[in-house]
Amino acid sequence: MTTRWLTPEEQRAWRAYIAASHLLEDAIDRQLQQEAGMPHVYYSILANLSEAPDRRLRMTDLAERTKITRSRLTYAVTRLEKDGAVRREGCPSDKRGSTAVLTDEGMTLLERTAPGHVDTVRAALFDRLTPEQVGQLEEICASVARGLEGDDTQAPPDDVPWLRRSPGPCT
Amino acid sequence: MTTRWLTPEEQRAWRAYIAASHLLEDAIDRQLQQEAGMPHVYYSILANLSEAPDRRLRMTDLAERTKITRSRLTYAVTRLEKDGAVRREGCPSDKRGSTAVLTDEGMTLLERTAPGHVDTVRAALFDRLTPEQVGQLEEICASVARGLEGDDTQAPPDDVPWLRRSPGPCT
DNA sequence: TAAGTTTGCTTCAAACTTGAACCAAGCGCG
DNA sequence: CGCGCTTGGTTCAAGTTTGAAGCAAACTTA
Repeated sequence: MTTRWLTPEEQRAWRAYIAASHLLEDAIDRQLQQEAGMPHVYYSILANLSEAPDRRLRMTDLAERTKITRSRLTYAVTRLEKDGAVRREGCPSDKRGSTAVLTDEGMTLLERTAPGHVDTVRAALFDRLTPEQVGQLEEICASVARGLEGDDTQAPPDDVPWLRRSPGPCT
Repeated sequence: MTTRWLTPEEQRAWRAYIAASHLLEDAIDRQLQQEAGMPHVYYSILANLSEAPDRRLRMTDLAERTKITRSRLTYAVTRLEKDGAVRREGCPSDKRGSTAVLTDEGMTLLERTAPGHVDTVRAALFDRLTPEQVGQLEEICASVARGLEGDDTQAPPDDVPWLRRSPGPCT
């Protein structure tokens, strides 16, 4: 089968996407590096931990939520541990396992820096979109993510209690 | 002013976006690393050169188009030069300047690997979206990019002759 | 025309990411 | 049990990215 090239519309969308995602990640990384002294991924790790029950998560679980590789996570957690934002604990039930725990210090850091981060995300993204566009973006991204995640068919969990409370440093 | 947190809709959109963009970049990077032996950014550099008149672009210009920093580009071009895909040429009119030129070898590499790349982009993204969604995605991303680019007000150039011909390794 | 500034690009060290290799610890089963 | 296989995590070397600093050519202006 000969290649189905991108249509002009698709090309425009693709180029726009590449540009936007680079610019957005750069802006967010810069801002967080300034205010929190860490790149966006690291911040996300803390944010994910802060939402987990008991502020703790197994490494693999955390890697899946943040969509990063386990080895990347190992490195990141080691760094965050040095910073005092995270602590590692062994898993009693499975001695291979290791659990990352958000420390109080980490939580404080998160609370201190969340407002600035949200402001940045707002300024760069949401304040520029109509409510319909926000919905469209979610649809599109969810669809793509579903396609790229291992199992294309599993529905997302729609009742995660500790995710229900709305405001928080959850970005 | 107290922080305007993200609304639940915005949070969902943001999470979906983070997930999708990570997964997408990873998938594309993996595929291109396999087939072309280089990450996506490097491929984009080649693709951008291939579309430029005479297949050559000043470093700064190239950096702007690909949305990466100049130092990142310097590193990348050095590597691509070692691979033989790109050649550097001094700029006669401005002796500080340096121009990256896509070699025939680079062009061949691009032509050989473009189909696989497009397939990946299609499978991961466009084949999962309706035509309306493609349009929405473009709108959204263009809006975000406009906001993050230096000048918020300048219209995008809508007649770039060497961009008009549609199919090609332009991703 | 000689400072002083800006622009174009590179360099450097430190931080980060990648993927493959590795090491236990759990698991399945003859 | 005890042998293989899988799973959870880490490690290592090689590659990449970052941001600040550096360098030289071009511009500006007194």
